[in-house]
Amino acid sequence: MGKRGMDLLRGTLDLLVLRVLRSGPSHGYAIAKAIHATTDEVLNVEEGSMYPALYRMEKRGWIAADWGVTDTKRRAKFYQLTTEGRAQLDAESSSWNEFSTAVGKVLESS
Amino acid sequence: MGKRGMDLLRGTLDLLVLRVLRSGPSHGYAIAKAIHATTDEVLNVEEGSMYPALYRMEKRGWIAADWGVTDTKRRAKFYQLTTEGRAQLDAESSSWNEFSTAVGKVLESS
DNA sequence: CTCTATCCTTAGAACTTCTAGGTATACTAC
DNA sequence: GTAGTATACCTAGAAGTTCTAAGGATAGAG
Repeated sequence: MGKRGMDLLRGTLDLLVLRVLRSGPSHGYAIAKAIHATTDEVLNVEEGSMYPALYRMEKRGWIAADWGVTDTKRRAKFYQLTTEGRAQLDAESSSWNEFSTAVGKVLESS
Repeated sequence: MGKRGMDLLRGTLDLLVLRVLRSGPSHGYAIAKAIHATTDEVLNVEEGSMYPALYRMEKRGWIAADWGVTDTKRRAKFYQLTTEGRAQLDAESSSWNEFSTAVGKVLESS
């Protein structure tokens, strides 16, 4: 559990990351931990998924990076939402709501 | 709308198809129409996605096919759930519920 | 000083969905 | 009768995301 069914993550990872960053700047490793903790260990984003995702989103202008130091004195790349990222987050939130509602309708159809 | 954000479909198409088939045998074209109608036009499964998906699931033993004739007197391949398909449907339903709940927790986190 | 946890990077595989073309037939409207 | 539309299936290839699996480096605990 927590491992399987993760194909569902496809198309939702960006939304999750953007949403975590809405609460303030953070770095890849911490974002993954946050998602894991917030979902009670249900979602587990691998590093090999997280970092490429961050690069994609930075390239697209949704997030911006700055090297910094963590609480534990380690070097880390902190990302923060851009204005475009905020808009993207809103758009993806709406899409998710619409989508999950739609799936729900099929699952509950007679 | 209905066109964009469809990346979300990834990993959910099988579940939707299996669920439609739980209501009785049907063929690709009709399954796509059913999903479209049930979701109030939100989800639109392309034929290029539907047919390969049906082959995959048949190959995996989740559904079984029989050629038949539709109400409108057209030749069509009717699929029905197998015992394994029913189990798969149950498993994917659970995964979906767990997953969508998890995403919801992230979206509603402070 | 060894071990674990933190933190980043990247190449390649795997997989699903979409695009975009094609075939064929029934029915409706003109 | 014939043009157009909706039905129904098929498939090759492109596109895109996530995972696997490797590697490197440092802080702190024991």
